[in-house]
Amino acid sequence: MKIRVRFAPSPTGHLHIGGLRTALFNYLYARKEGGQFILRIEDTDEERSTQASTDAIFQGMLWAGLNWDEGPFPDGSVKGEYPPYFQAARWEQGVYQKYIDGLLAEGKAYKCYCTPEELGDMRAKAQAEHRPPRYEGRCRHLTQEQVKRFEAEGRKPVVRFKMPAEGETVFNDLIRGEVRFANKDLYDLVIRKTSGIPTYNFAVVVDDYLMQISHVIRGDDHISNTPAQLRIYDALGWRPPVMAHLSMIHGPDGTKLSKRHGDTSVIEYKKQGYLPQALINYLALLGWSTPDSQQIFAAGELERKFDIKGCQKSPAVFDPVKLLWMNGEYLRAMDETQLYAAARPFIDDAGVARGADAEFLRKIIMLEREKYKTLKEIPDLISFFFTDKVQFDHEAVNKVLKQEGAKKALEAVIAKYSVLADFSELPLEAAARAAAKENGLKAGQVFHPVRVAVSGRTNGPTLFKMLEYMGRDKVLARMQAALELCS
RNA sequence: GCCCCCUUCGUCUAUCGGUUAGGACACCAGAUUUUCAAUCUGGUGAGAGGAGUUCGACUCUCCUAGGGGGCGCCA
Repeated sequence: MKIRVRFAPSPTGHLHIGGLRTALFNYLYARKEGGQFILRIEDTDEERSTQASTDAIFQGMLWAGLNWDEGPFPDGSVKGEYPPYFQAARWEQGVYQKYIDGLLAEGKAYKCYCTPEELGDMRAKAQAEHRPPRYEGRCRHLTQEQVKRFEAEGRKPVVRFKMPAEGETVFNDLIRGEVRFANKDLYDLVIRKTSGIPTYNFAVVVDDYLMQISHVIRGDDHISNTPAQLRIYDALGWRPPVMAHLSMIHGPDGTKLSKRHGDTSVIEYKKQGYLPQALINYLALLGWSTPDSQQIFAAGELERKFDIKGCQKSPAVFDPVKLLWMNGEYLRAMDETQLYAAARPFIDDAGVARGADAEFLRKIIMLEREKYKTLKEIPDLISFFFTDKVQFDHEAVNKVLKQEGAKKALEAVIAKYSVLADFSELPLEAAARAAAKENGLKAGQVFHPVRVAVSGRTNGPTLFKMLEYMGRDKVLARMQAALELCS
Protein backbone atom coordinates (compact mmCIF):
# COMPACT_ATOMS: atom_id res chain seq x y z
CA MET A 1 0.00 0.00 0.00
CA LYS A 2 1.20 3.47 -0.82
CA ILE A 3 1.52 5.50 2.34
CA ARG A 4 -0.12 8.87 2.03
CA VAL A 5 -0.83 11.05 5.04
CA ARG A 6 -2.01 14.58 5.35
CA PHE A 7 -2.10 17.53 7.65
CA ALA A 8 -5.36 19.35 7.10
CA PRO A 9 -5.59 22.52 9.14
CA SER A 10 -8.35 25.06 8.91
CA PRO A 11 -7.01 28.53 8.26
CA THR A 12 -8.73 30.22 11.13
CA GLY A 13 -5.72 31.43 13.07
CA HIS A 14 -2.06 30.85 13.59
CA LEU A 15 -0.45 27.45 13.51
CA HIS A 16 -0.28 26.47 17.15
CA ILE A 17 1.72 23.93 19.08
CA GLY A 18 -1.05 21.35 18.97
CA GLY A 19 -1.41 21.66 15.22
CA LEU A 20 2.32 21.54 14.68
CA ARG A 21 2.53 18.36 16.72
CA THR A 22 -0.16 16.72 14.59
CA ALA A 23 1.61 17.88 11.45
CA LEU A 24 4.90 16.58 12.80
CA PHE A 25 3.61 13.08 13.48
CA ASN A 26 2.14 12.89 10.02
CA TYR A 27 5.38 14.16 8.54
CA LEU A 28 7.47 11.68 10.51
CA TYR A 29 5.22 8.80 9.63
CA ALA A 30 5.46 9.66 5.95
CA ARG A 31 9.23 10.00 6.08
CA LYS A 32 9.70 6.82 8.06
CA GLU A 33 7.47 4.80 5.78
CA GLY A 34 8.68 6.38 2.59
CA GLY A 35 5.27 7.86 1.91
CA GLN A 36 3.89 11.21 0.87
CA PHE A 37 3.07 14.05 3.22
CA ILE A 38 0.23 16.20 1.98
CA LEU A 39 -0.91 19.61 3.10
CA ARG A 40 -4.56 20.39 2.54
CA ILE A 41 -6.28 23.54 3.65
CA GLU A 42 -9.74 22.96 5.04
CA ASP A 43 -11.26 26.36 4.48
CA THR A 44 -14.91 25.40 4.35
CA ASP A 45 -15.70 27.81 7.16
CA GLU A 46 -16.60 30.81 5.02
CA GLU A 47 -16.73 33.10 8.00
CA ARG A 48 -13.51 32.39 9.79
CA SER A 49 -11.09 31.28 7.11
CA THR A 50 -8.54 33.89 6.12
CA GLN A 51 -5.65 34.21 3.76
CA ALA A 52 -3.53 35.54 6.60
CA SER A 53 -4.07 32.32 8.48
CA THR A 54 -3.13 30.24 5.48
CA ASP A 55 0.06 32.26 5.18
CA ALA A 56 0.75 31.79 8.86
CA ILE A 57 0.36 28.04 8.50
CA PHE A 58 2.79 27.95 5.60
CA GLN A 59 5.24 30.07 7.52
CA GLY A 60 5.03 27.94 10.65
CA MET A 61 5.40 24.67 8.79
CA LEU A 62 8.32 25.91 6.76
CA TRP A 63 10.12 27.34 9.77
CA ALA A 64 9.68 24.06 11.60
CA GLY A 65 11.09 22.23 8.61
CA LEU A 66 8.00 20.16 7.95
CA ASN A 67 8.25 20.12 4.21
CA TRP A 68 5.25 18.73 2.43
CA ASP A 69 5.33 16.75 -0.77
CA GLU A 70 1.95 17.77 -2.07
CA GLY A 71 -0.25 20.75 -1.58
CA PRO A 72 -0.23 24.48 -2.05
CA PHE A 73 2.83 26.64 -1.47
CA PRO A 74 3.20 30.24 -0.35
CA ASP A 75 4.24 31.42 -3.80
CA GLY A 76 0.91 30.25 -5.19
CA SER A 77 2.28 27.12 -6.80
CA VAL A 78 0.80 23.71 -6.22
CA LYS A 79 2.37 20.29 -6.17
CA GLY A 80 0.42 17.07 -6.57
CA GLU A 81 -2.39 15.58 -8.54
CA TYR A 82 -5.28 17.01 -6.58
CA PRO A 83 -5.05 20.76 -6.87
CA PRO A 84 -5.86 23.14 -5.52
CA TYR A 85 -5.77 21.46 -2.11
CA PHE A 86 -8.05 24.17 -0.79
CA GLN A 87 -11.46 22.78 -0.03
CA ALA A 88 -13.35 25.96 -0.77
CA ALA A 89 -11.80 26.11 -4.22
CA ARG A 90 -12.43 22.44 -4.75
CA TRP A 91 -16.04 23.05 -3.87
CA GLU A 92 -16.20 25.71 -6.54
CA GLN A 93 -14.93 23.09 -8.95
CA GLY A 94 -17.87 20.92 -7.97
CA VAL A 95 -15.81 18.23 -6.32
CA TYR A 96 -18.27 17.44 -3.56
CA GLN A 97 -21.69 18.10 -5.06
CA LYS A 98 -21.94 14.93 -7.10
CA TYR A 99 -21.46 12.78 -4.05
CA ILE A 100 -24.10 14.69 -2.17
CA ASP A 101 -26.47 14.33 -5.09
CA GLY A 102 -25.77 10.64 -5.19
CA LEU A 103 -26.57 10.18 -1.52
CA LEU A 104 -29.73 12.21 -1.95
CA ALA A 105 -30.80 10.12 -4.93
CA GLU A 106 -30.19 6.91 -3.06
CA GLY A 107 -32.13 8.13 -0.05
CA LYS A 108 -29.03 8.06 2.11
CA ALA A 109 -29.31 11.75 2.75
CA TYR A 110 -32.16 14.21 2.90
CA LYS A 111 -32.90 17.87 2.89
CA CYS A 112 -33.63 19.51 6.19
CA TYR A 113 -35.45 22.81 6.42
CA CYS A 114 -35.09 23.43 10.11
CA THR A 115 -33.81 26.89 10.86
CA PRO A 116 -30.92 27.59 13.19
CA GLU A 117 -33.41 29.00 15.67
CA GLU A 118 -35.54 25.87 15.60
CA LEU A 119 -32.45 23.77 16.01
CA GLY A 120 -31.41 25.85 18.96
CA ASP A 121 -34.80 25.43 20.56
CA MET A 122 -34.72 21.69 20.02
CA ARG A 123 -31.31 21.48 21.61
CA ALA A 124 -32.38 23.51 24.59
CA LYS A 125 -35.48 21.41 25.05
CA ALA A 126 -33.52 18.19 24.80
CA GLN A 127 -31.04 19.45 27.38
CA ALA A 128 -33.83 20.42 29.71
CA GLU A 129 -35.35 16.98 29.38
CA HIS A 130 -31.97 15.34 29.93
CA ARG A 131 -31.83 13.94 26.45
CA PRO A 132 -28.73 14.15 24.29
CA PRO A 133 -28.77 17.51 22.49
CA ARG A 134 -28.66 16.14 19.01
CA TYR A 135 -30.84 16.40 15.97
CA GLU A 136 -33.76 14.00 16.16
CA GLY A 137 -34.48 13.66 12.48
CA ARG A 138 -37.48 15.92 12.17
CA CYS A 139 -37.11 16.44 8.43
CA ARG A 140 -36.28 12.83 7.66
CA HIS A 141 -39.72 12.02 6.31
CA LEU A 142 -41.14 15.22 4.94
CA THR A 143 -44.05 14.92 2.56
CA GLN A 144 -44.04 16.56 -0.84
CA GLU A 145 -46.44 19.18 0.46
CA GLN A 146 -44.27 20.06 3.42
CA VAL A 147 -41.27 20.44 1.19
CA LYS A 148 -43.26 22.62 -1.18
CA ARG A 149 -44.42 24.79 1.66
CA PHE A 150 -40.92 25.26 3.02
CA GLU A 151 -39.64 26.08 -0.43
CA ALA A 152 -42.47 28.55 -0.90
CA GLU A 153 -41.48 30.19 2.36
CA GLY A 154 -38.09 30.66 0.82
CA ARG A 155 -36.36 28.35 3.24
CA LYS A 156 -33.00 27.10 2.12
CA PRO A 157 -32.35 23.51 3.16
CA VAL A 158 -29.23 21.85 4.41
CA VAL A 159 -28.51 18.26 3.49
CA ARG A 160 -28.30 15.77 6.31
CA PHE A 161 -26.80 12.34 6.23
CA LYS A 162 -29.00 9.51 7.47
CA MET A 163 -27.35 7.61 10.25
CA PRO A 164 -28.39 4.05 10.95
CA ALA A 165 -30.45 3.70 14.11
CA GLU A 166 -29.14 0.32 15.02
CA GLY A 167 -25.94 -1.63 15.10
CA GLU A 168 -22.43 -0.58 15.90
CA THR A 169 -19.64 1.20 14.16
CA VAL A 170 -16.31 -0.26 15.07
CA PHE A 171 -12.87 0.67 13.92
CA ASN A 172 -9.39 -0.41 14.67
CA ASP A 173 -7.33 2.56 15.70
CA LEU A 174 -3.61 2.19 15.14
CA ILE A 175 -2.89 3.76 18.50
CA ARG A 176 -5.86 2.76 20.60
CA GLY A 177 -6.95 -0.53 19.20
CA GLU A 178 -10.61 -1.28 18.79
CA VAL A 179 -13.03 1.58 19.37
CA ARG A 180 -16.79 0.97 19.28
CA PHE A 181 -19.74 3.29 18.99
CA ALA A 182 -23.40 2.38 19.10
CA ASN A 183 -25.10 3.74 15.97
CA LYS A 184 -28.06 4.92 18.01
CA ASP A 185 -25.79 7.56 19.47
CA LEU A 186 -25.00 8.96 16.05
CA TYR A 187 -27.20 11.67 14.63
CA ASP A 188 -28.06 12.89 11.16
CA LEU A 189 -25.32 15.37 10.64
CA VAL A 190 -25.32 18.17 8.14
CA ILE A 191 -23.13 17.43 5.16
CA ARG A 192 -24.04 20.48 3.08
CA LYS A 193 -24.75 23.87 4.52
CA THR A 194 -27.41 26.21 3.14
CA SER A 195 -24.58 28.00 1.38
CA GLY A 196 -24.02 24.81 -0.59
CA ILE A 197 -20.59 24.33 0.95
CA PRO A 198 -19.93 20.91 2.44
CA THR A 199 -19.26 20.60 6.14
CA TYR A 200 -16.00 19.38 7.55
CA ASN A 201 -17.17 15.86 8.26
CA PHE A 202 -18.21 15.38 4.68
CA ALA A 203 -15.40 17.21 2.95
CA VAL A 204 -12.69 15.29 4.83
CA VAL A 205 -14.18 12.00 3.82
CA VAL A 206 -14.41 12.95 0.18
CA ASP A 207 -10.96 14.49 0.05
CA ASP A 208 -9.23 11.79 2.01
CA TYR A 209 -10.72 9.25 -0.33
CA LEU A 210 -10.07 11.17 -3.52
CA MET A 211 -6.54 12.02 -2.48
CA GLN A 212 -5.96 8.39 -1.60
CA ILE A 213 -4.97 9.08 1.96
CA SER A 214 -3.89 5.79 3.49
CA HIS A 215 -3.62 6.84 7.12
CA VAL A 216 -5.49 9.53 8.95
CA ILE A 217 -3.35 10.67 11.87
CA ARG A 218 -5.05 13.36 13.90
CA GLY A 219 -5.82 14.49 17.42
CA ASP A 220 -8.09 12.33 19.51
CA ASP A 221 -10.58 15.17 19.74
CA HIS A 222 -11.65 13.70 16.41
CA ILE A 223 -12.43 10.26 17.77
CA SER A 224 -16.08 11.02 18.17
CA ASN A 225 -16.29 12.23 14.58
CA THR A 226 -14.85 9.01 13.31
CA PRO A 227 -17.92 6.75 13.42
CA ALA A 228 -19.95 9.34 11.52
CA GLN A 229 -17.23 9.64 8.90
CA LEU A 230 -17.01 5.89 8.66
CA ARG A 231 -20.76 5.75 7.98
CA ILE A 232 -20.24 8.19 5.15
CA TYR A 233 -17.43 6.12 3.68
CA ASP A 234 -19.73 3.17 3.86
CA ALA A 235 -22.65 4.95 2.21
CA LEU A 236 -20.39 6.05 -0.59
CA GLY A 237 -19.07 2.54 -1.00
CA TRP A 238 -15.52 3.53 -0.18
CA ARG A 239 -12.92 1.83 1.91
CA PRO A 240 -11.82 4.13 4.73
CA PRO A 241 -8.19 4.88 5.55
CA VAL A 242 -6.48 3.53 8.62
CA MET A 243 -7.21 5.71 11.63
CA ALA A 244 -4.68 6.76 14.25
CA HIS A 245 -5.73 9.12 16.99
CA LEU A 246 -3.01 10.94 18.82
CA SER A 247 -3.44 11.94 22.42
CA MET A 248 -3.94 15.60 23.10
CA ILE A 249 -1.43 18.00 24.53
CA HIS A 250 -2.55 19.46 27.81
CA GLY A 251 -1.62 22.56 29.73
CA PRO A 252 -0.37 22.40 33.31
CA ASP A 253 -3.95 22.40 34.58
CA GLY A 254 -4.72 19.21 32.68
CA THR A 255 -7.04 20.66 30.08
CA LYS A 256 -6.49 20.78 26.35
CA LEU A 257 -3.65 23.12 25.50
CA SER A 258 -4.94 26.55 24.67
CA LYS A 259 -3.65 30.05 24.32
CA ARG A 260 -3.74 30.72 28.00
CA HIS A 261 -1.29 27.87 28.53
CA GLY A 262 1.24 29.06 26.06
CA ASP A 263 -0.17 27.33 23.05
CA THR A 264 1.05 30.37 21.29
CA SER A 265 1.66 30.40 17.60
CA VAL A 266 4.64 28.51 16.34
CA ILE A 267 6.09 31.74 15.04
CA GLU A 268 6.01 33.15 18.52
CA TYR A 269 8.48 30.46 19.54
CA LYS A 270 10.71 31.60 16.74
CA LYS A 271 10.48 35.14 18.03
CA GLN A 272 11.27 33.99 21.54
CA GLY A 273 14.53 32.52 20.30
CA TYR A 274 13.74 28.85 20.02
CA LEU A 275 15.40 26.71 17.41
CA PRO A 276 13.01 24.81 15.16
CA GLN A 277 14.99 21.58 15.63
CA ALA A 278 14.66 21.90 19.40
CA LEU A 279 10.93 22.59 19.28
CA ILE A 280 10.43 19.68 16.93
CA ASN A 281 12.52 17.34 19.06
CA TYR A 282 10.58 18.36 22.14
CA LEU A 283 7.23 18.01 20.43
CA ALA A 284 8.11 14.59 19.07
CA LEU A 285 8.56 13.45 22.64
CA LEU A 286 5.12 14.64 23.67
CA GLY A 287 3.15 11.48 23.23
CA TRP A 288 5.84 9.45 21.58
CA SER A 289 9.03 7.74 22.67
CA THR A 290 11.54 5.16 21.61
CA PRO A 291 11.88 1.96 23.63
CA ASP A 292 14.95 3.42 25.32
CA SER A 293 13.43 6.85 25.96
CA GLN A 294 15.96 8.66 23.83
CA GLN A 295 15.83 12.40 24.44
CA ILE A 296 17.96 14.18 21.89
CA PHE A 297 17.77 13.25 18.23
CA ALA A 298 20.35 14.19 15.65
CA ALA A 299 19.25 15.59 12.30
CA GLY A 300 17.32 12.97 10.38
CA GLU A 301 17.18 10.61 13.31
CA LEU A 302 13.53 11.24 14.15
CA GLU A 303 12.61 10.48 10.58
CA ARG A 304 14.41 7.18 10.87
CA LYS A 305 13.29 6.16 14.33
CA PHE A 306 9.68 7.28 14.39
CA ASP A 307 7.31 4.44 15.03
CA ILE A 308 3.61 4.86 15.55
CA LYS A 309 3.75 2.01 18.05
CA GLY A 310 5.61 4.32 20.35
CA CYS A 311 2.67 6.70 20.53
CA GLN A 312 1.08 7.24 23.88
CA LYS A 313 -2.64 6.90 24.46
CA SER A 314 -2.75 9.25 27.37
CA PRO A 315 -2.47 13.01 27.04
CA ALA A 316 0.85 14.75 27.63
CA VAL A 317 1.36 17.95 29.55
CA PHE A 318 3.36 20.58 27.73
CA ASP A 319 6.39 21.47 29.83
CA PRO A 320 8.00 24.78 28.84
CA VAL A 321 10.88 24.16 31.23
CA LYS A 322 11.96 21.01 29.45
CA LEU A 323 11.61 22.75 26.10
CA LEU A 324 13.90 25.47 27.39
CA TRP A 325 16.46 22.90 28.49
CA MET A 326 16.29 21.20 25.14
CA ASN A 327 16.71 24.47 23.31
CA GLY A 328 19.84 25.09 25.36
CA GLU A 329 21.14 21.68 24.41
CA TYR A 330 20.69 22.45 20.74
CA LEU A 331 22.26 25.88 21.12
CA ARG A 332 25.31 24.36 22.78
CA ALA A 333 25.58 21.72 20.09
CA MET A 334 25.83 24.30 17.33
CA ASP A 335 29.17 25.23 15.89
CA GLU A 336 30.43 28.78 15.82
CA THR A 337 29.13 29.55 12.38
CA GLN A 338 25.67 28.18 13.01
CA LEU A 339 25.30 29.91 16.33
CA TYR A 340 26.44 33.20 14.89
CA ALA A 341 24.00 32.95 12.02
CA ALA A 342 21.15 32.08 14.35
CA ALA A 343 21.97 34.75 16.90
CA ARG A 344 22.67 37.58 14.50
CA PRO A 345 19.06 38.52 13.78
CA PHE A 346 18.32 38.74 17.48
CA ILE A 347 21.39 40.87 18.11
CA ASP A 348 20.52 43.18 15.26
CA ASP A 349 16.96 43.36 16.40
CA ALA A 350 18.01 44.38 19.89
CA GLY A 351 20.24 47.07 18.43
CA VAL A 352 23.21 45.76 20.36
CA ALA A 353 26.66 45.59 18.78
CA ARG A 354 25.83 47.96 15.95
CA GLY A 355 28.69 48.22 13.57
CA ALA A 356 30.70 45.63 15.40
CA ASP A 357 33.18 43.55 13.49
CA ALA A 358 31.62 40.23 12.55
CA GLU A 359 34.64 38.20 13.60
CA PHE A 360 34.77 39.94 16.92
CA LEU A 361 31.06 39.55 17.50
CA ARG A 362 31.32 35.88 16.73
CA LYS A 363 34.02 35.45 19.37
CA ILE A 364 31.95 37.29 21.94
CA ILE A 365 28.90 35.15 21.23
CA MET A 366 30.94 32.02 21.76
CA LEU A 367 32.28 33.35 25.04
CA GLU A 368 28.98 32.88 26.80
CA ARG A 369 27.40 30.12 24.81
CA GLU A 370 26.92 27.70 27.68
CA LYS A 371 24.59 30.18 29.30
CA TYR A 372 22.15 30.48 26.44
CA LYS A 373 18.78 28.86 26.66
CA THR A 374 17.23 30.91 23.90
CA LEU A 375 18.63 33.11 21.16
CA LYS A 376 16.67 36.00 22.51
CA GLU A 377 18.70 36.32 25.65
CA ILE A 378 22.00 36.62 23.81
CA PRO A 379 21.94 40.36 23.13
CA ASP A 380 21.51 41.24 26.76
CA LEU A 381 24.23 38.85 27.83
CA ILE A 382 26.82 40.34 25.52
CA SER A 383 25.69 43.97 25.34
CA PHE A 384 28.25 45.34 27.79
CA PHE A 385 31.03 44.63 25.34
CA PHE A 386 29.67 47.20 22.97
CA THR A 387 28.29 50.03 25.05
CA ASP A 388 30.18 53.28 25.34
CA LYS A 389 29.55 53.51 29.04
CA VAL A 390 29.10 50.66 31.43
CA GLN A 391 25.56 50.21 32.69
CA PHE A 392 26.05 49.42 36.31
CA ASP A 393 23.81 47.09 38.15
CA HIS A 394 23.14 48.83 41.46
CA GLU A 395 23.21 45.63 43.35
CA ALA A 396 26.60 44.79 41.86
CA VAL A 397 28.00 48.19 42.76
CA ASN A 398 26.81 47.91 46.34
CA LYS A 399 27.88 44.35 46.83
CA VAL A 400 31.25 44.61 45.17
CA LEU A 401 32.60 48.06 44.40
CA LYS A 402 31.50 49.54 47.71
CA GLN A 403 33.31 46.81 49.58
CA GLU A 404 36.43 47.57 51.50
CA GLY A 405 39.51 46.98 49.43
CA ALA A 406 37.75 47.29 46.09
CA LYS A 407 39.33 50.62 45.29
CA LYS A 408 42.73 49.42 46.28
CA ALA A 409 42.28 46.33 44.13
CA LEU A 410 41.29 48.29 41.07
CA GLU A 411 44.14 50.72 41.44
CA ALA A 412 46.59 47.91 41.77
CA VAL A 413 45.25 46.14 38.72
CA ILE A 414 45.22 49.33 36.69
CA ALA A 415 48.85 49.82 37.53
CA LYS A 416 49.70 46.30 36.43
CA TYR A 417 47.60 46.31 33.30
CA SER A 418 48.94 49.67 32.11
CA VAL A 419 52.33 48.17 31.68
CA LEU A 420 51.44 44.60 30.82
CA ALA A 421 53.30 43.56 27.71
CA ASP A 422 50.95 40.84 26.58
CA PHE A 423 47.32 41.76 27.14
CA SER A 424 45.95 38.25 26.89
CA GLU A 425 44.20 35.83 29.14
CA LEU A 426 47.02 34.14 31.02
CA PRO A 427 49.22 37.15 31.68
CA LEU A 428 46.11 39.09 32.68
CA GLU A 429 45.28 36.52 35.29
CA ALA A 430 48.83 36.29 36.55
CA ALA A 431 49.00 40.06 36.90
CA ALA A 432 45.72 40.20 38.75
CA ARG A 433 46.83 37.49 41.14
CA ALA A 434 50.08 39.29 41.74
CA ALA A 435 48.20 42.50 42.44
CA ALA A 436 46.11 40.65 44.98
CA LYS A 437 49.05 39.12 46.72
CA GLU A 438 51.02 42.34 46.90
CA ASN A 439 48.11 44.08 48.53
CA GLY A 440 47.22 41.35 50.94
CA LEU A 441 43.93 40.64 49.19
CA LYS A 442 42.37 37.35 48.25
CA ALA A 443 42.06 36.63 44.55
CA GLY A 444 38.31 36.99 44.67
CA GLN A 445 38.61 40.41 46.29
CA VAL A 446 40.39 41.56 43.16
CA PHE A 447 38.59 39.58 40.48
CA HIS A 448 35.11 40.61 41.49
CA PRO A 449 35.71 44.36 41.47
CA VAL A 450 37.42 44.09 38.12
CA ARG A 451 34.47 42.20 36.69
CA VAL A 452 31.96 44.71 37.93
CA ALA A 453 34.12 47.62 36.85
CA VAL A 454 34.33 46.51 33.24
CA SER A 455 30.94 44.87 32.80
CA GLY A 456 28.73 46.46 35.43
CA ARG A 457 27.57 43.00 36.46
CA THR A 458 28.48 40.27 38.88
CA ASN A 459 27.79 37.55 36.34
CA GLY A 460 29.52 37.14 33.05
CA PRO A 461 31.99 35.18 31.01
CA THR A 462 35.24 33.88 32.28
CA LEU A 463 36.98 37.02 33.44
CA PHE A 464 40.38 37.16 31.77
CA LYS A 465 39.25 36.07 28.39
CA MET A 466 36.63 38.76 28.66
CA LEU A 467 39.31 41.35 29.41
CA GLU A 468 41.47 40.10 26.59
CA TYR A 469 38.67 40.45 24.09
CA MET A 470 37.69 43.84 25.39
CA GLY A 471 41.18 45.19 24.94
CA ARG A 472 43.48 47.25 27.06
CA ASP A 473 42.08 50.70 26.30
CA LYS A 474 38.55 49.86 27.14
CA VAL A 475 39.45 47.84 30.21
CA LEU A 476 41.64 50.56 31.66
CA ALA A 477 39.16 53.29 30.90
CA ARG A 478 36.36 51.36 32.50
CA MET A 479 38.31 50.51 35.60
CA GLN A 480 39.39 54.11 35.91
CA ALA A 481 35.81 55.27 35.66
CA ALA A 482 34.68 52.71 38.20
CA LEU A 483 37.04 54.08 40.82
CA GLU A 484 34.58 56.86 41.40
CA LEU A 485 31.94 54.40 42.46
CA CYS A 486 34.14 52.86 45.13
CA SER A 487 33.86 54.07 48.64
C1' G B 1 -27.16 14.79 30.74
C1' C B 2 -25.37 11.24 26.82
C1' C B 3 -21.19 8.98 24.18
C1' C B 4 -16.01 8.01 23.73
C1' C B 5 -11.01 8.02 25.44
C1' C B 6 -7.31 7.97 29.23
C1' U B 7 -4.73 6.60 34.28
C1' U B 8 3.75 4.45 36.07
C1' C B 9 8.03 9.64 39.95
C1' G B 10 5.74 16.99 40.08
C1' U B 11 6.33 16.59 34.31
C1' C B 12 7.72 13.57 29.56
C1' U B 13 8.29 8.40 29.48
C1' A B 14 10.62 2.76 29.45
C1' U B 15 8.48 -1.83 30.86
C1' C B 16 4.93 -5.58 26.30
C1' G B 17 3.43 -11.77 33.37
C1' G B 18 8.90 -12.81 36.97
C1' U B 19 13.18 -5.94 37.00
C1' U B 20 16.49 -3.42 43.37
C1' A B 21 10.19 -0.52 38.25
C1' G B 22 14.99 2.21 33.99
C1' G B 23 15.92 7.10 31.54
C1' A B 24 15.04 12.54 30.80
C1' C B 25 13.35 17.54 32.70
C1' A B 26 12.72 19.83 37.34
C1' C B 27 14.34 19.64 42.44
C1' C B 28 18.15 18.67 46.46
C1' A B 29 23.39 17.64 47.84
C1' G B 30 28.46 17.32 46.53
C1' A B 31 32.67 18.09 43.03
C1' U B 32 34.78 21.83 39.74
C1' U B 33 35.26 27.28 39.75
C1' U B 34 37.06 34.41 39.75
C1' U B 35 30.88 35.03 39.08
C1' C B 36 26.83 32.92 36.57
C1' A B 37 26.28 28.99 33.60
C1' A B 38 27.94 24.46 31.69
C1' U B 39 29.90 19.79 33.21
C1' C B 40 30.53 15.41 36.50
C1' U B 41 28.86 12.42 40.83
C1' G B 42 25.08 11.16 44.13
C1' G B 43 20.05 11.68 46.06
C1' U B 44 14.58 12.50 46.90
C1' G B 45 10.52 10.72 43.96
C1' A B 46 5.76 6.51 40.67
C1' G B 47 2.31 1.77 38.96
C1' A B 48 -5.46 5.83 41.39
C1' G B 49 -8.57 2.25 44.47
C1' G B 50 -10.98 -2.53 44.70
C1' A B 51 -12.04 -7.34 42.93
C1' G B 52 -10.60 -11.31 39.93
C1' U B 53 -7.22 -14.64 36.32
C1' U B 54 -2.30 -16.69 37.51
C1' C B 55 2.69 -20.21 40.99
C1' G B 56 3.48 -14.93 40.07
C1' A B 57 0.71 -8.95 38.12
C1' C B 58 2.46 -2.12 36.56
C1' U B 59 1.57 -5.51 32.63
C1' C B 60 -4.64 -9.53 31.28
C1' U B 61 -10.32 -8.99 32.76
C1' C B 62 -14.19 -6.46 35.45
C1' C B 63 -15.94 -2.61 38.72
C1' U B 64 -15.23 2.11 41.13
C1' A B 65 -12.97 6.77 41.27
C1' G B 66 -10.51 10.65 38.92
C1' G B 67 -9.09 13.28 34.52
C1' G B 68 -9.86 14.54 29.43
C1' G B 69 -12.47 14.94 24.77
C1' G B 70 -16.92 15.17 21.90
C1' C B 71 -22.21 16.08 21.50
C1' G B 72 -22.67 23.12 15.65
C1' C B 73 -25.23 24.98 8.88
C1' C B 74 -16.75 25.10 13.54
C1' A B 75 -12.96 22.33 11.96
